[in-house]
Amino acid sequence: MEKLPPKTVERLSQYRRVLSKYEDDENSYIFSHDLARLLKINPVQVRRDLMLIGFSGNYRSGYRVQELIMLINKTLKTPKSQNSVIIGVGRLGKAIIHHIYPSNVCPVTLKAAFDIDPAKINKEYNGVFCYDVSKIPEIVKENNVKIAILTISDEDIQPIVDALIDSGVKGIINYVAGPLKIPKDIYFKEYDIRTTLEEMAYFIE
Amino acid sequence: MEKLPPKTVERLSQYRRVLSKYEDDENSYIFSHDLARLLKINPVQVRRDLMLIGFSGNYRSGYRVQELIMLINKTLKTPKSQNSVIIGVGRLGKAIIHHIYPSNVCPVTLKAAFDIDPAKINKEYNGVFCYDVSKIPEIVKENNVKIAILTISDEDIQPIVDALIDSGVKGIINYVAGPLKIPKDIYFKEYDIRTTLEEMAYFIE
DNA sequence: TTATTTTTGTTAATCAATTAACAAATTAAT
DNA sequence: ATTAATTTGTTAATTGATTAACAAAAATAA
Ligand SMILES: NC(=O)c1ccc[n+]([C@@H]2O[C@H](COP(=O)([O-])OP(=O)(O)OC[C@H]3O[C@@H](n4cnc5c(N)ncnc54)[C@H](O)[C@@H]3O)[C@@H](O)[C@H]2O)c1
Ligand SMILES: NC(=O)c1ccc[n+]([C@@H]2O[C@H](COP(=O)([O-])OP(=O)(O)OC[C@H]3O[C@@H](n4cnc5c(N)ncnc54)[C@H](O)[C@@H]3O)[C@@H](O)[C@H]2O)c1
Repeated sequence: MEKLPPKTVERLSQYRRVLSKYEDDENSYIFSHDLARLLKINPVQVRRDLMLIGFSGNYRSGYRVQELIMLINKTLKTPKSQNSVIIGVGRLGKAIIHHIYPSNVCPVTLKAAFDIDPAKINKEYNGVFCYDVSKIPEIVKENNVKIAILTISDEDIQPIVDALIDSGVKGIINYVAGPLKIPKDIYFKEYDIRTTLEEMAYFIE
Repeated sequence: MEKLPPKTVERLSQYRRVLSKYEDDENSYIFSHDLARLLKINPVQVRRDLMLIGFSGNYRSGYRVQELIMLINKTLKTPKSQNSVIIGVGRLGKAIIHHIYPSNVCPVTLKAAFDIDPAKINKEYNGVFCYDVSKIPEIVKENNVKIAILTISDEDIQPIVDALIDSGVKGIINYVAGPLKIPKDIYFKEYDIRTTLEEMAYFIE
């Protein structure tokens, strides 16, 4: 089956997230322009995305919310999704663990955390157990983990990344600055709020 | 002066950041393909971006690092850049304060933090003073703050956003989930790691 | 000198993403 | 009925971003 455009996949995840709060009544409907407003995008974008996943609305009353969520679930292969781990249980790591966990709409399961600090190891954070970094190969293989999140303070992340990839990880979300060699077949995303700040400073005049 | 494409501005910020570590020797040069590798992009992209800001390299030895940094500084109006504030000094807020502060390459200054919790108020976090949220109008106006970062646990962010905008904020980076009305002239960016996780889960097979 | 290599600078081509335009369907109002 | 109003579904057009292609420059080697 043909893969959807990345931006469409991103928005599907967002549609589902905002709609899950709308799903009070099992018969509720939403118009493309209302869904668009929730994401601050154009209604045509919404209709086009839903067209791409083959979802049909009602000419007069819009899209059936429950059905749409179910089709997004199916399209994004939820709930049988991927397992993930996080490396670095500091301020940012803990924030992310707490942010992901309570969400009944994030289908990616956080299976384990890793740290190098004995004070953090063998403790549970919001239901996620923290292991010593040396346990990465064992735990990652055992749980068929495919996604890793990097939130360590040490800038020398290469050894950790190598261990993760050797153990089968295919996707990495990195918040740590510093040079890094990544094979081309790894899905890699990096975010730095400083880039966003500087971009904003440039455009707000 | 014509504004640069947003993606180019993002990359300029990233070029500067990675180059500032390269700037040992005041006469060091870098090739477009080396700079490209650092950002995991195409060398043509680099040359095109530098062309857009009118930077010229040397046909045989590449681009002069120090000069390039200086031109990016000028292009992004550094150091006379914008002031920012952060609302919510929890796990994520503290992580961001620490992440921005030590950086001598992030020209956006964090002027103040705000929280609702008396235990956080009137303390300093990495040199950033935390005020009660009620002080937003006063502090924001006083410091000519144009950018705000939202990292509170409360999902009812509308009153805070309204206060910020009323006080002159033009750009907002939001990490808090929940519906929000924002005027069209505000530069607004929202990130949620759950979207990235779900997108990754879809594409890694 | 003359070819060879390497790298920049720039235009053209391609690819991706968004938005415009409008027909088709449906309902409500006249 | 007929008309008007609203909303979906889809194609076409536009805009934006990336990559390909290649000439020009400079250094090196033959
Ligand atoms: N990209 C962004 O927007 C952004 C925002 C905030 C923070 N950050 C970055 O995220 C990272 C974490 O920030 P923080 O505030 O949570 O730091 P922190 O010091 O609170 O936590 C870091 C954690 O990583 C652990 N650690 C360090 N080296 C390790 C290693 N080699 N192996 C395993 N664990 C290791 C430490 O023991 C600690 O628990 C930093 O690199 C910071 O710069 C990025
Ligand atoms: N987008 C992402 O990728 C991402 C990642 C992690 C966390 N988050 C979100 O960031 C937010 C903060 O997470 P955290 O782990 O730092 O939470 P936290 O509970 O550690 O900290 C929240 C802070 O906000 C303060 N606060 C709450 N309501 C406030 C209000 N009305 N005005 C001022 N201050 C207020 C609290 O006193 C506390 O200090 C949460 O909404 C969380 O879901 C988003």
